[in-house]
Amino acid sequence: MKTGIINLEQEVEKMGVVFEAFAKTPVESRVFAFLLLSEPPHRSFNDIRDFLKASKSSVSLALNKLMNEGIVTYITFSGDRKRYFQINLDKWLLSLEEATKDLTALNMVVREALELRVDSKHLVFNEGLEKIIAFQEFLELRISEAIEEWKKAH
Amino acid sequence: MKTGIINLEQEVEKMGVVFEAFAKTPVESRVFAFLLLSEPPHRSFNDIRDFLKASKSSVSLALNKLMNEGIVTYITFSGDRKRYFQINLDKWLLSLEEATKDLTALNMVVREALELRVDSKHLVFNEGLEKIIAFQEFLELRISEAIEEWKKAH
DNA sequence: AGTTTAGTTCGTTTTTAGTAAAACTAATAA
DNA sequence: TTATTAGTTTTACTAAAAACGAACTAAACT
Repeated sequence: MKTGIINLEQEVEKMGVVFEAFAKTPVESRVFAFLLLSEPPHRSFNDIRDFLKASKSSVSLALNKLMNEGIVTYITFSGDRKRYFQINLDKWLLSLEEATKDLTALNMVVREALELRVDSKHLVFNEGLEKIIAFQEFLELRISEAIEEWKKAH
Repeated sequence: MKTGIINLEQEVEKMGVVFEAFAKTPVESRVFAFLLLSEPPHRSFNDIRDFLKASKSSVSLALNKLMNEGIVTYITFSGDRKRYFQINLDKWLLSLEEATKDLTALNMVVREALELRVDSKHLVFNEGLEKIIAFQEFLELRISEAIEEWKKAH
């Protein structure tokens, strides 16, 4: 049901859960969700704190982690010493690109396993590993091609 | 440095860390790494227990979780009542395919955020969100095309 | 029937991650 | 120069996850 009149708390809560799946803590997730939804999209430390009803330290830690990842920055306005935190959409997009590309860690492990198994008599197993490597390599290639294509078009 | 003579404990430990990033517990990760490297690639409950020096319950829980995910199964040999656990490479490949496809959850969130922001004055921000959605959609499409292509060829 | 083997289940302990509280710092304002 | 604001840092607490130990079960051997 769509109303136009929404409950921001509830919405932030709901979106937060999705971000938690991306290795973010509940507070980090809600900070990010809040910044995604709030009007204006930049908010002071205290806006965030008040909205989330979280401690200063939690908010500080969350913001710093998000800023470290690059997906949040802040802007300032002259004559106002507060920082206004906001999602850095360009960086977020970049980090999504990177994340998509990165099947590498897993693939390196499988490749290494195969190397260490050179003398194995269990050929079927080794062939299975080869197939997994091949799949991942194929996909990595196609994905980076797709990303290149997209970058050119934008 | 490559020696041919490797330290299996160390190697399992190292690979384990990579699997931990995929939402697996340390014991699960090491069980999986061990099965990936061991010769033969099927091992009894006690082989695993001895190698990992973990408790029966930990090993039991880890194996059951891995079996639930489908990426581990067991085989039996007649006249031997032990089960021999091994990585199910076909299922693992399938689950990798599925995992790769799934950018959906995140994209739905961003799409929803944009919907809720229809009346925002911050057009630049909203355009940024649109761009992120477009990118993810584009990528999702290319990835599932690639997976189809690969499936046909295998 | 009794014992051993191969695991499972259940209750407890240990570890770690997340959050909070409170003291601290640096900058501005009064 | 003192007070206030805007955050940071350090330490402590809490809850949840992970691992353990021991008692238990089911099957198979004796």
